[in-house]
This record gives sequence, C-alpha cells and structure tokens, in this order.
Amino acid sequence: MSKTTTNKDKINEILTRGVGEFIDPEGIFRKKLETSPEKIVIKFGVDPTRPDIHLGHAVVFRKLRQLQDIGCKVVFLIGDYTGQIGDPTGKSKVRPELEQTEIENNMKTFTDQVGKILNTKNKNLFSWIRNSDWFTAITDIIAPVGQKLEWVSPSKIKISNINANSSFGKLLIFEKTRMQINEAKKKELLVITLRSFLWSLKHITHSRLIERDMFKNRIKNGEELYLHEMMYPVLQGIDSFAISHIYGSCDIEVGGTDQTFNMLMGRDIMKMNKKEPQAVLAFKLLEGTDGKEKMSKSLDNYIGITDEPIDMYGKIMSIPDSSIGNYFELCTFTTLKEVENIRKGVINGSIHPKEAKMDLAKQVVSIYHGEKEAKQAQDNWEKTFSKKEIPENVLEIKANKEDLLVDVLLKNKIVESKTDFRRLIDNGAITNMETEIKVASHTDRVVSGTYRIGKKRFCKINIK
RNA sequence: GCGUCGGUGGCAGAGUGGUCAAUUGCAUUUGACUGUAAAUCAAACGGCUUCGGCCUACGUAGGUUCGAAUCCUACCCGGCGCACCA
Repeated sequence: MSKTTTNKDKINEILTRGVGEFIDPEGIFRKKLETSPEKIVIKFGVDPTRPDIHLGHAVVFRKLRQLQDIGCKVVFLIGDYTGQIGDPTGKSKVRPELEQTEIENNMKTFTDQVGKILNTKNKNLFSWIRNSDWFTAITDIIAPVGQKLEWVSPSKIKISNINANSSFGKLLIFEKTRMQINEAKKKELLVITLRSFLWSLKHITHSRLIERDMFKNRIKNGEELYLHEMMYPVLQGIDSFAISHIYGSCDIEVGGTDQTFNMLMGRDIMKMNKKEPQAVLAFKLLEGTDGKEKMSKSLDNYIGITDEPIDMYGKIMSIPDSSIGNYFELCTFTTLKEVENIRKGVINGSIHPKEAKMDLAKQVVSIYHGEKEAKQAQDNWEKTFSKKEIPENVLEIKANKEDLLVDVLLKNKIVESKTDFRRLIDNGAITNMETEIKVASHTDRVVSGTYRIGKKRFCKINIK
C-alpha cells in the first residue's frame, strides 16, 4: 500500500467515524487535508466554566489528535466573552488582568487534562485564544479601584501613576492583555465594534436565523426567544472569522451535532468577510452511563477521563447494553467493521454483552491509563463483583476503638448523615466483609475490618 | 407603566387555615433477581433523637391567628396580556 492510500484511508476514517455530519460542499477541506494538512487550522469552541473532561468531550479530542498527527493545528476558542452574556447573574465585570490569570489557570488544568489526548505542547499544533480578545471594548475594562499603572514609551520615557481607570490607563491594560499581540504576534488588532457587528447583522436575515430547530420549536411552543440567544450563532460565526484573521485561516470547526447550526453560521459570516468559509464536522453525541441523556456533568452520568482506572472501569461496566456499540465507535480504536460485528453479536446473542463490555472497559481504561492499569482494574473488578471478594485499594480509615461506627463513616463522608446511616442499617446495606455479618444496630462501636456499604462503597477501618 | 397569573423539597408538579416533613411522577439510595446491564418487584428518600418526640423548611421580610405552604401587607423575581417609547 502506498503512503497516499494509507493517508486517504486514515482521512476517510477521521471524517466518518462517530461523525453526525460533515459539511464541506466544495470539497476544499478534504483536498487541503490530503495535500497540505500542515496549513490547516481547526477551531474548537471551549466553555470556560467546565474544566472537567469526560469521555463525551474526549470523542472530539481524540479526533483532533488524529488531525494533529497528520500535521493540523488545533485552536481552542475560549468563549469567555459570550459566556458572560449567557451568565444569568450578568454581574461579572470585565477585569482583564485578573481574568487573564484566572483563565490561564483554568486553561492550565484544562490543557493538563486534554494533554492526555492532545498534543498541547507543540505551538505548531496547538494554540488557544479567548474571544474577549476581539469583543472587549476599551470601555468594558474596569480596573480595581485605585490601581495605578506605569508606562514606558519606546524611547524609555516613563510616565508613572496613571489611573488605571482613565482612558489612557484602560488603553494600556487593553494593549497589554491582547492575546493576538502577545501570543499570535499580530501587529494590528482585530476588535469587533458595534459598527462592524451591525455590518455583519446586515447580511443575516431573520428567516435564516429561525431555521435553527431550537428556535423553531420555541416559537412553535409559544415560548420566549430572547434576542441575545439569537445573536449567539452570529457571535460564534464572528469568532471563526477572527480566528481566520489571526491565525491565517480557519479551515474547519468541530463540535457536537447540537452545534451544527452555529457552526454553519460561521460559514456565512466568513464569506461576507471575504474569508474562505470553514468546513464543519459535527459529532454524534455520546450518551451517558444512563444510556439515555447525553453525557454531562450536570446530569451526573459522566465518565471523567481523569477518573481512577477502577472507577472508570466500573462506570463503563454499568452502561446499558444498548450503548455498547456507540461506546465502541466513539471511545475506542476498534475498527468500524469490528464494531459492527459487536453490535450485531450483542443483538443476536452470539456475543455475551458482559464480555463485550469488559473488552470495552479494558480498552478505554488502556487509552487513558495504560494497559497495565487496565488489566489491574479488570482483575479487581472481577474479584470484587464476580467473586464478591474484598477489592484492592480500598479507602483506609483509622479509628479509636471507643468510636461509634456511625461517627467514623460520617466523618469520612461515606454516609451523608446519621439518618442516612440508620436507613442503610435498616435496609441491611452495611456488611463487615471479613466476618460476613451485617451491621444491625445504629449504635455499634467500630470493629476493624473491611466494610461494604451498598454495592459500590467500600472502606477498611483500622483500630488504632 | 397598567392588568393578570404565578414563585413549594435535585427537577416537574399537587396542596389554598390544623390530620403537612408536605399527594404524585422523574431522578437518587437500598434490598431481591442478575451480567455491579436493562426491565421488573419491594422499601427508603430534610436533620437530630434516650424512638416519646424535637428542630429546620413551601421566593424575602413582617403581620393576623391557639395554629399558616395555605389569610393580610410590603418587597424581590418570573410568565402572559395591554399600553408606551428617546
């Protein structure tokens, strides 16, 4: 097989696996990907408030990694400015300096996590920028009261004691905090003013906006539709234009299928600004461990990529059978052909769903923690749940022998409250695994040993 | 701005003076069955308790009453309708 064919296969896989929609009408993106991938800039929008990454996000990141591997550059777009508008409190003030450090800290933990999947070190392959960089107006800047600045001109002339909230002070802060100058080394600033914003709006019709399903449904149900919500797709589109301007191009935007409309809006806005419109790659959404809703932190049905191997393994084992196929497709490297076989096998009964899930869990844990850890997690899982033995790595707790069991468990946050503890006792949910005796009284003193609380909670109590 | 309806436990949503820690559904927890799956069945689901009770909760603050989620007053927030608009 020649090199080009291998690449074509790879590219095909990238553009189809787990993909809900791929929009590239003129085939420009595909062609560029085949001929000069190192010139490609990929935009990915990141919510600044959500630093914990789960397998659902990982689907996209893994895809981005594959694109990096053939030379594409990934740009994270932090929607900090647009995030503030959506913020219901509406009280957050723009304090660029504070925010800059805060966001940089967030991004640090974020890139640390993402770094498990993506290459976030190589500047040719990775960069990030926040959209407040071009949306913030100088007058938006509010410095802490009384803050003073000093300015040194190119000819070494010093001006001290500048009131940070004066126009000049704001200008200095503005200039100093623009990432497009500091990071992307642009000489001229791109700033979206009301004028340029309205100019963009001039090209977008009402009917174009309400094509969006979500908007349509709201209108149909007689629900409210606020103007700022309608502006979101426009702002997101302007982001694409901005990235194109700052990084030279913005060839494709990736996101979940729920973002398709917004991402398409970027094409319109780029066209009207005489930029090459981005392609759009929308991913199927991964369902959570409940198998119903999409994976999200707020629904508590997520599997974090930094979850301990044992937890990760266990959570995957608890997904419903109907999700096995999707998880294989979206979370592993198993070939699509093989995934199809597994899907069919599980349905017609030739593959035991439990076996399929164990394979799945092991593969996923391997990706994030390595094969050795995955093997251990599997052994531990089998030992604990198939053979009902005491698991490894149980939380160990020290206690005094006159302590009550309730207090020990409560102190270590294993039970929520004393009442919670009573309920568990009444239901026979707490067992000493060594003596195999169920704890029957609310007022028992601690006995050393390993306890099982319900199905999933374990702890080992050592008496001092 | 005027009118009107409403704000209840994680969510949805009953309750309109005492029997209300508050019907019900979803979610959650536990037990049974299993493959720690789903489905199903059973139970629990504010906190503390010497198991008698006690304390805290129905937007916020007051008031009426022996007694308030329920009535009154003010305020805050939201939906809907009407009007107005540089």
